[in-house]
Amino acid sequence: MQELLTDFISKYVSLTEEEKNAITSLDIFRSARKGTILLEQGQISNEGYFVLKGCIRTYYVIDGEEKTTAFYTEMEGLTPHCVLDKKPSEYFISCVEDSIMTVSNPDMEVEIFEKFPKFETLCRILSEELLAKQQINFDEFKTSSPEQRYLNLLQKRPDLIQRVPQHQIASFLGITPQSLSRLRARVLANIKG
Amino acid sequence: MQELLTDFISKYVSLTEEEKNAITSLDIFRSARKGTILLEQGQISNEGYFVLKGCIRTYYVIDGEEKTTAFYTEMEGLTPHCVLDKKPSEYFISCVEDSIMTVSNPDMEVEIFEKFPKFETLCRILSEELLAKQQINFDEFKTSSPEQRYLNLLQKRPDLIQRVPQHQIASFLGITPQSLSRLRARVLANIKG
DNA sequence: CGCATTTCTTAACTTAAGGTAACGATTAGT
DNA sequence: ACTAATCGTTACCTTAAGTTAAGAAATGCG
Repeated sequence: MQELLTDFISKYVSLTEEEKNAITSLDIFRSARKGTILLEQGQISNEGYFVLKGCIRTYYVIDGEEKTTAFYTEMEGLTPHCVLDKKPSEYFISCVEDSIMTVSNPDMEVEIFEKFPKFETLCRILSEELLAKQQINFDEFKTSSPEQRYLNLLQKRPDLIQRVPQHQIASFLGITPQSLSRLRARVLANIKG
Repeated sequence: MQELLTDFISKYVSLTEEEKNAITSLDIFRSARKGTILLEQGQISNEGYFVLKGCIRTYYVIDGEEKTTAFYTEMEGLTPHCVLDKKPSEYFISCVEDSIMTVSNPDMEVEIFEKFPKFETLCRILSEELLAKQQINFDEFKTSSPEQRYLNLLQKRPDLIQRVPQHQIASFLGITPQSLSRLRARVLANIKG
């Protein structure tokens, strides 16, 4: 499992054996079963997650309804907003599947960054890249219809549609489950007809 | 103008006189008139921008129509995606108003980060915060209707609605200018009635 | 100042999404 | 294996957004 992580990191910065050991000695690996809630709305936490295997999601509960807004799968990570602003979380985080992830916190990071500045560079680069990608994602969302967004997701993340319940995909696409169901039927009919 | 920048930075990390001088000696300030195009679709650039005064926007041209997806005003910055992936830009960047900004590039950053690691920490923190904020923004977008999004914008960025043409606000809200116009009339009628 | 362009509004029509509800299908738990 | 809960589909009606088009208002420029 550690290897997955060090391999991923090696794509961005080269690691000495010492640095690899520093990582694996941190004891940051955690596994959690499908359905496990990692963070609750209203809760303050300082844990950041990086998914090695499996899938986690963030969701809000609005008028008693779950609204899933993001999925994180292999080699994707998130630092919940509440970790940064130290206020109660607006959203939940839970496991869509049995998952293995790393868990970090700001204190740990400071400590590591002091010993190995390289890791801070890594984190900066990852955040900057993610920010730019995220912006493009958002742009695409704004400039397309629900149907286009669904077709787009089919292309870019076909795995998600397989591994995640459809009503969670629906709110991820910004629509209701019923609309997604209809939309899918429409798309299918158009292909056939 | 330099003071605006150093004051902003000082909110995140404390700066020595030497560091302040390092910044101001970089000669990174640029001003541009309303309508100036800073980056064109298809162009490769390595400039990042940080707005000190004024407003810039990113937009796509889709089927001959401009789709504005983001605005950056005082103390907001962006690194275009093309800077990071070195591929032609998907979007344009232009000035909504006469603007003053700093212009940076990756080489400069590396140089500065080596001399003053503090600045790398600053950039990391800013990116991480921005990423989390951006995600919440996106979440709100997905979980609300166009009307809610408009009302939300009125609350959070009342200045934007004043300083930016309405058809640009419309695509920023993910709708057509006609829809925004109708929606506004509806909202107004509801307040009165 | 007046003409051209851009921007905003309005309206009529079309299309699709939201809301509600009912009913299978699938899944999970005992 | 059976029951309960969750999940997906379908249908009906309502509401609002997209489309197209026209014209009014504001802005920019010579």
